[in-house]
Amino acid sequence: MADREYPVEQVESVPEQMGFRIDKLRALKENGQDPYKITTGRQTHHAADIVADFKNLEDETVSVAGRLLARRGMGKVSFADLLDRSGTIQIFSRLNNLGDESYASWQNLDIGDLVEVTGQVFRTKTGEISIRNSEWRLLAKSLRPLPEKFHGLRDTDTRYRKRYLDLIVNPEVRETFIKRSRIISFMREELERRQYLEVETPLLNTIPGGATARPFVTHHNALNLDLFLRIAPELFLKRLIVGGLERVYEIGRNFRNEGMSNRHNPEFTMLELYEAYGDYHSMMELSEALIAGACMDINGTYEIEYQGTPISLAPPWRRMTMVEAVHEFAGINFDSIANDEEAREAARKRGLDDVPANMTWGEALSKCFEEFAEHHLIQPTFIIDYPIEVSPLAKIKQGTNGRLTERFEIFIYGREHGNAYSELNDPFDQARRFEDQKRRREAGDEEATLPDDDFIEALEIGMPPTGGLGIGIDRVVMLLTDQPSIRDVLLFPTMKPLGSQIPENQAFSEGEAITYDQFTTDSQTIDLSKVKVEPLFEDMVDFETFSKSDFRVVKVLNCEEVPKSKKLLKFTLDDGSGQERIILSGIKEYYAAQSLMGKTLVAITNLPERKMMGIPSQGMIISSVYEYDGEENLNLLILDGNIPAGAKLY
RNA sequence: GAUCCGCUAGCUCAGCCGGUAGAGCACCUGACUUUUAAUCAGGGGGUCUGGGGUUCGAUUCCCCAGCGGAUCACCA
Repeated sequence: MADREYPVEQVESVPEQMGFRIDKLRALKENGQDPYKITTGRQTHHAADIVADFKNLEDETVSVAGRLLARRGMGKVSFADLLDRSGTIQIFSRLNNLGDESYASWQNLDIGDLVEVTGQVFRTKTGEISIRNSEWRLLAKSLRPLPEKFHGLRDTDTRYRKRYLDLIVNPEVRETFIKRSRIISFMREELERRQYLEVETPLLNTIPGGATARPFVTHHNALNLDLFLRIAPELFLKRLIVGGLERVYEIGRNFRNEGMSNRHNPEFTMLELYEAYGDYHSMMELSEALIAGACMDINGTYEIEYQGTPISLAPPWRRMTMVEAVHEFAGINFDSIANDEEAREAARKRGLDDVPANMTWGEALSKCFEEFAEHHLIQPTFIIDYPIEVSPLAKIKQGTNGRLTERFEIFIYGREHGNAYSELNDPFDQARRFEDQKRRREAGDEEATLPDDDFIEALEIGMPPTGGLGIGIDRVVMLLTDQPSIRDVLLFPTMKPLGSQIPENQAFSEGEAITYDQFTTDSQTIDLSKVKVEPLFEDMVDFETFSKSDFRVVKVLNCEEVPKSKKLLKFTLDDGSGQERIILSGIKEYYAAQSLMGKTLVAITNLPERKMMGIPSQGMIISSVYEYDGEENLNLLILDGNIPAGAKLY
């Protein structure tokens, strides 16, 4: 990597504060004290442990390592707060203890620097447990100022995009993610206790199934095959039940190509589990054990507050049929409604706007529930017995004339947190329901699932009666950590790229999502009969002339479009010399700038400098060119990434 | 996708009726040997998100765009 003057390109925007820090770093390096050469840090204790165990640690010598967060100078003594993974501890430094030189360099540190400090544990005059600095080392320099210490980092956009800053300056954020990890661990432990087997099923699906949602599409080059990111692991996990594993679960990411909100991220984490010989009743008990148990584990109580609303997660939770819920909150008794027409009439009378003429009893019930009941369900409630129309994978509940299924959803704070069924294991019925989905898809419903014949075949082998449960982990974490948005419980929520980072090849407009992968695959399957190459040159070049051409392997450090130019891409290259090399190349119609980042290419480096669009170009990048079906085709020579920059070509 | 709101120094925010910008923290210089958002004195730092328009003059008014947030719709 080139020895750049400044570590980042936007240095112009913060010349002052970064400049001071870079100067300090340079002085250290010149003094033979390059902090980046240090390979370890000594941590005998962590900040929080020292505070917690002060009785035993008083006057003991400890070593801590972490980031300086605040400094309070008093002249010949100073105080600093050091942050490690456990929290902060105060460092007390005194000229008398450190000596002139060491104290002066300590005073020269900046907020954000990473240091190791060794000293005795003691309590200051004002009572704060501290470490008396007797020896210290700078472990890494921080070149950029941290966000403000008192208000922290508030701007949500920056918090999500630069989570490392958020984690440094907003301690409660670290707390939330530690709790998130703990919640997931707890659920694993609980399922382990119940002899569940953790399994992993494919994220790349040929048929996206198990839920109704629009999938993401991607492409496999070697197989020349479109694949979908999974929308749910359900159909795979049930195959494992058929296979006799009896109790399986998977905690993993699902991908749904739908809207985003404070409760929806395109990729989200689900716990999905299946228990042979169980049903939705056993799933209710398990739901309580998992969610209330996790709450007790991290909060030490079942009584929590979510966004100011008290919620009691103490089991057992209320169980209520959907019919009962609609009766209670909407005043309509669907039990006494005999047919679809009456159901539509009742819904209309109650004030439901969108009542299509073909709406069924079940659809009307479900709609009334969503409209009038759902938001009342603040305390944890199992809503059970869903209409068959909205439950394509659940068993029919006996004694309901085939209108209801054995299904429940968990509602807390008016939001759905989980979904469970007595799983449908009748292959004939399942095949019929797939057919139904197919019809809906042909009618334009993009969310309708594709028929999965192999899954039907698995059911034909025989699946035991099974209870299945899905829990939205992100929502549970939101609830248990009192976070208002799903983005607050995802370390790196999906964000739109900022303007300058949007790759050109993202032609993902409606309907025609051509991925870059497809683009390159297409160019691999060329019809050789349509290829025409230029005749070989007849004129010879003598070896001496040829050997003066300096062909070098270069790495693409950056590649961007030249503004206002139709053809030019601007490459910033590492040619192994330590100096960056700028080369402009007219290949924009063949390659997207973003797709070439990091690639290993060939360039001729000893051509006279030439200005293009006012930018001097220092050489040429080598491509192969041929005619294909009357059109010129071009491929960059892209080499194995293991060839180092600067390697000479003979 | 729709509606509303926001974007000003590294960070958190002021900036009125249009007259080329302020505070606190952070940073730099100095003082200070037990501070707690240390204190005190002095100093530097801005493409007011971008592009148009109105105007003698736009951070301010208007339009368009970008990004973010909230609400709605869909979903978990």
